[in-house]
Parts: sequence; C-alpha cells; structure tokens
Amino acid sequence: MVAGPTSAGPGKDRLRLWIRLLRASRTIEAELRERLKKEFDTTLPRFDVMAALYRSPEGMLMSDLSRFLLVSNGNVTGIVDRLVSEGLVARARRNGDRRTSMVRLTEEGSTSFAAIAAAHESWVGELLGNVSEDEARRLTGMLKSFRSNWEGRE
Amino acid sequence: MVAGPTSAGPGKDRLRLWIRLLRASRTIEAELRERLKKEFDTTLPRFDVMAALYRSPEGMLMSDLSRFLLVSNGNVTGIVDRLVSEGLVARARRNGDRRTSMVRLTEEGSTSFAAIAAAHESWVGELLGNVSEDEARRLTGMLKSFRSNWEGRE
DNA sequence: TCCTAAAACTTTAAGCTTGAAATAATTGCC
DNA sequence: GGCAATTATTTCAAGCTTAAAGTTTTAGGA
Repeated sequence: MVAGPTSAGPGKDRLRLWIRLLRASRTIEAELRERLKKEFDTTLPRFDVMAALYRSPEGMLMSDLSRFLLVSNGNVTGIVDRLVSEGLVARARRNGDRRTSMVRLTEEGSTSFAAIAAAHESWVGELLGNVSEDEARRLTGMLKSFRSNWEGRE
Repeated sequence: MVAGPTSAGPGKDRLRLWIRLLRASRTIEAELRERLKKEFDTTLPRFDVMAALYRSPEGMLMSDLSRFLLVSNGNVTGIVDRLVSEGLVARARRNGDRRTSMVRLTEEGSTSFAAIAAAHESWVGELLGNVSEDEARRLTGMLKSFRSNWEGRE
C-alpha cells in the first residue's frame, strides 16, 4: 500500500493521493507509537481505547468501542483485557442485559490518560507543525467530505 | 488514535486533522484489505511487498524493502518468507556481499501482481470517487509538503 | 410455552508488527 | 594479518489484528 503508480493515466491522481495519505499516516503513526512506548510505556491501541473511554465517562459497550475505533470485536477484547489487568479500565456487568458489559476508565486510568493525552496533542502539533491552523482546517474539511460518500455503506 | 479532541484551543485544529487523516486511511485500508482477501486471497502486506518489487525488476535488498515500506526489518523477513514459499518471490544470494540477498518477483509473482494491481487501482478510484482529479492533485501536494519537514530526521 | 433468530461478546488460528537480541559477513584501523 | 565496529539479516517474545466459529443471553413469534 505504499508503492506508487508506475505510469500516468486516468485515475492515477487518486491513486497517488491514496499513497500519500497512507505514507503520511504511517509515518506519523510510527513516530507517535515510538514516543508512547518510550515516554509512557504504552501502545497506540491502548491509547485509542482509553481515549474513547475518556470521552464517555458513563462507559461504553464493547461493540461501541469496536465500531468507534474501526477495529474488530475480538481485537477490543484483548486490549481491554490487558488494560483491566493493569487496573486502568473496569468492566461492569449491567443488570438489564447480561450479555453486555459496560467498560470505563478507572480513576487511575483517567489520571494516567490525561497526562498521556496532553503529550500526545503536543506531539501531533509538532509533527504537523508546518501545516498552518488555517490549512489544517481546510484539509480536515476535504477529508471529511471525501469520506462520507461511501463509508459505512455495507 | 481515532478519538478526537474534547475541547477547543490552540493546536486543536492540527489534532483534528490528524484524527481525520487517520480515520480516512484506516477506513480505506480496511476496505482494500477486505477486497484483497475476498478477490485474490492475499493481504495488504503481501501486496505492499510485491508492489515494491514490481517497480524494481532488478530486485531489492531486504533493508531497502523495509526502508521503503516503512516497516521493521524482521517484519519483511516473515512476509517475504511466505511469498517465497508460495513461489511468488525469490531470494538470490549475491556474489559480492554474502550478508545480503536480492529479492525479486518470480515470473508467476509478476503476472499475479499485475492483475491485482489493476483491480487495486480501480478500487482506489472508486473509493476516492468524489475527490475530483484536480482536488486530488491539490491534496497530494499539501500532504507532500507537510511531511517533508520532519520526516526521517533522526 | 417453546423455539428460532438475533445480538453481545469471547475464543481461536493465522498472520502482521515491533524492538531487541542473536548471527554472520564485511570494513577499517592498527 | 588481526580485531573491533559496523552492516545485513534473521530470530524471538509480546502484542495487535482479522475473520470465523463458539457461548451466552435476549427477543419475537407460533
């Protein structure tokens, strides 16, 4: 997914865009992953889950998490398992429906995440440093619109 | 990496951009991966390696591959191993330096890849369908410039 | 009620991914 | 030549990821 088109032709510009998009996100992702590891001894998937839960103090269902994070169900199970075993996240059985479990950050998880999130935001600011705030808004708008057309159609 | 900023403030626009970028590439990547699996019974990493090799008929070193694909050395070893065992890729020991091995597509690998690449390109054209060719070029330019500032500095 | 289908989640197998340690070969300096 | 440092690659352990199959629970009819 990282090699470019070898010739010109119709549709090549979209392919080139896709390659660029992918290389950009992989590069940034790699840098963030490395810093999360070095500075906080954690991983991107853990960060993702905690970020989602931080936004929902009331908790989230496992299926909400997997839908929101765009990953499979089974995937979330493993990551949450590890976070639970480290005391950062708690599962709570609900009275209403015994199939589901409400997942939320513990006190410790919440405190821990707040520190990581602050660093994370400043890293992103640094890594995207030569995109002006104005340009960032325009790019964001373009990305928003081109996604909405087909995403989640199936 | 997929949850957004929870408040406004300086730097938030860059964070929002990063979230968008990541969600866009993850969504497209997931769709492409699913189609590669269904239509050609292959995976994205295999496709990546074959795409890189297709552009270099003379072959590539393992370290070239890992640098180009933005993944670790050990990673490439495993993927190439599997491709070799399927007869799509061949390793050739070089005379000059016995530490290195030149990796290249076999005849079969090359034929196989050409078909997959054609489908892949049309999928990308479809998935990015409502980005005009012109807009695609502009976005590509923006992505190119914002990356070059810090990438590969360490 | 009973029973089929659906929903929420976990488990499993296979493969991907990283960083670190290990192996093997080459280079450069004395 | 000998030997330390470097380079190219593989191996390893741990964790991530998916799709598919399995478990438990709920819901909706006949």
